[in-house]
Amino acid sequence: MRLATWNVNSLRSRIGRVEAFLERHDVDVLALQETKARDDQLPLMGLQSMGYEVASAGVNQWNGVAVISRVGLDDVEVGFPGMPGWGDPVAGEARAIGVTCGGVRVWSLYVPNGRKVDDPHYVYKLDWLARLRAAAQPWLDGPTALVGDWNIAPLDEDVFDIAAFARSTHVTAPERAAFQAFLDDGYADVVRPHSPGPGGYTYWDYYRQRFERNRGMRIDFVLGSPAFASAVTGAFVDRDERAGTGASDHAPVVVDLAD
DNA sequence: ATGGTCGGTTACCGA
Repeated sequence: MRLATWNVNSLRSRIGRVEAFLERHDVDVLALQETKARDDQLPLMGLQSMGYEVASAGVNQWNGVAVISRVGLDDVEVGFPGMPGWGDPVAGEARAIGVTCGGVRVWSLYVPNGRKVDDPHYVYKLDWLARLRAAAQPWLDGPTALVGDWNIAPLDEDVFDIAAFARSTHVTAPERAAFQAFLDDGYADVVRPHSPGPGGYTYWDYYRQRFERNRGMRIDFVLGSPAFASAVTGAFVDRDERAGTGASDHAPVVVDLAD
């Protein structure tokens, strides 16, 4: 099974690229973040004609998530227990959706950005991660993948210029500790070993030709439970998808699993 | 410290 995750930065504006990506890489399951579409705005026709089912959680123009699958799409759950606003999606948050595809529990996650370290959104981000960690501990027993845009660069080498991020979110000690906690619990970053260093960047800002100069960041991750991680046979970042006009500012991350 | 470029409930905000 081939699983991918991608912060698509608007599904409607990039549906052609999504369909081409699925076909180009023969992807079975694709988790999306920043769909920027409500559930009733999804461009489904082409995906369905390609044999995919879609589950989405989108209540506003910002933080929608979705999963596209052609190997089954069951047990759809919007948000995780304890998530801020859980059970009240109209409150404006739709950052997590869990589905079961091909025997794997996949969570598409869009971790809050945090904005600035002195912004209430930064506290909210840390709280959100703590609540996700608590919810995710029982999931370690099965084949589980926590995938998406974590908005954290865990290592200095995950940022093109760590000095430029001295007072920025994404690299602070509390954020990195929150990410590390998932690893300590038993989740594994299944992509880094296959694409180390700057070759594993997943995000490049739109301005200043950051992509052309590979001034990017590694902030999109696939964290696997032991059962998931042991089945991984390979992984890569589809950098080509970030090139050219009309690209998302994030590249897709692809993981292959043994049957 | 600022600005640059995107997308969308667009003449601003969030990323």
